Amino acid sequence: MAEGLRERKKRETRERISDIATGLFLARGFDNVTVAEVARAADVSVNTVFNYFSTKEDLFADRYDLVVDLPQQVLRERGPGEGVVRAFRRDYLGAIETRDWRYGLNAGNDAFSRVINDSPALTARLRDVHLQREQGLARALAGELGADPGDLVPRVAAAQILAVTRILSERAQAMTLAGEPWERIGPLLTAQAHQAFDLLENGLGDL
Amino acid sequence: MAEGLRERKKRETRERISDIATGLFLARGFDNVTVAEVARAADVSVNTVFNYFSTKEDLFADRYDLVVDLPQQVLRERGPGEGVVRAFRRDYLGAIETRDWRYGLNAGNDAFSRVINDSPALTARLRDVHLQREQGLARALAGELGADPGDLVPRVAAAQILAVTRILSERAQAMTLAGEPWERIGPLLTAQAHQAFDLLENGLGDL
DNA sequence: CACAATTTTGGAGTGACTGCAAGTTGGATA
DNA sequence: TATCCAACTTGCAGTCACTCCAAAATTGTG
Repeated sequence: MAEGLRERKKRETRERISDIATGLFLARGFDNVTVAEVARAADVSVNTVFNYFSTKEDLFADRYDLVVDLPQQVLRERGPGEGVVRAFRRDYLGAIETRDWRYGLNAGNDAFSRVINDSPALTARLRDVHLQREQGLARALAGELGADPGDLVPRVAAAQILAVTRILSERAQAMTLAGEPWERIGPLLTAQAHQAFDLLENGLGDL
Repeated sequence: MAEGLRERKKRETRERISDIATGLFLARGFDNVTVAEVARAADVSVNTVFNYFSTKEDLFADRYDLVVDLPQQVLRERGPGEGVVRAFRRDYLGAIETRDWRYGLNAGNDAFSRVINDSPALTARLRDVHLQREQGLARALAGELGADPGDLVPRVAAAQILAVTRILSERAQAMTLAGEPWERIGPLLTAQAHQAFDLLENGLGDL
């Protein structure tokens, strides 16, 4: 049997809680919704909520593992002979075209980002996710390059690559919040992405 | 008059609370000390503690503004004609020699780092400080380079420079926690610092 | 059907933090 | 010096995230 009744119910309950919580947060803001309210809306006890999610933030972060793994995917799926930085440049440019949500944040203006932005707890969480991303990418890079354990090249490279994507997304979000329409943001972001990745490839030597 | 009785008392109270709190945290760990205990030990009410410090973490972070400003100092005080990355390399190598505490953390093994390390709240705080550092350095760099507002070169450069120092300090701490004596860490860290700063200067182009 | 394992629940804490109203104290003014 | 205002401190009551525990309720098994 693939999944007994017990397991199915657990999964359903978990999803119901997470969905309802996310809905409430989107509607009214993370800090304006109590766990008790989520529990009531999901028709379970507060204790049950904490049985499934160990913190309130986890209620909103249910798919962050995907985000954490993203850079490793880019690395893994790059073309044969394609350089690492090249791959990230290509992927990021593609993400701009498709307004992909996975890079740090989506277009910036939507409800999701707003919820995160005005909750200190959630932004802290986001920084945490970013660190995990760095460390994950560093491990993957180390494997890819056959580096010694203890070699800090992969670690530094991971940090610098993700610093670029992080800052680009930060910019995109700032522009969106400033009211710029996406038609203006897109091209500008593309130009800045090229600039940033150039910097990444060539180094800061001549500063 | 430079400072009335009122102001002096305020300053004294603030310092007393902070000192006593830090002492308690060092002795027993951040999470094992309640604000109520700090208040009692400092002979004030809990409310007074929160009058001076808006969160419990602030009780332990009383001089983080220094840490935030550090990179800007390095930038400001670099020699005439000295490149930006050069200056940071020099400063960091010097910091290794003197086991300077300002770079992220001190040698790693002391009570301070341990307190931070086993408190999630404090490590989150530290990440926050690092972000502020980045943003501060980015501003300073933008001024120094006469960059347009909106130019992302200073922002990226700041992130990459501080990524290097952050990772080096992270390494130092990891080695210390692994029981390595400083005599072994120092030289290794110096070598790794050169490697990392070389990477920073020359870019990741050939990855 | 009964028994065991797992989940759910209620209830009673703890601890950070807030808001308010009532003291208390320092300093300026009459 | 007496007085009064503003700032500071305190106690109290409350909110909310989160924990621990023991008593139901539910589900899978023999």
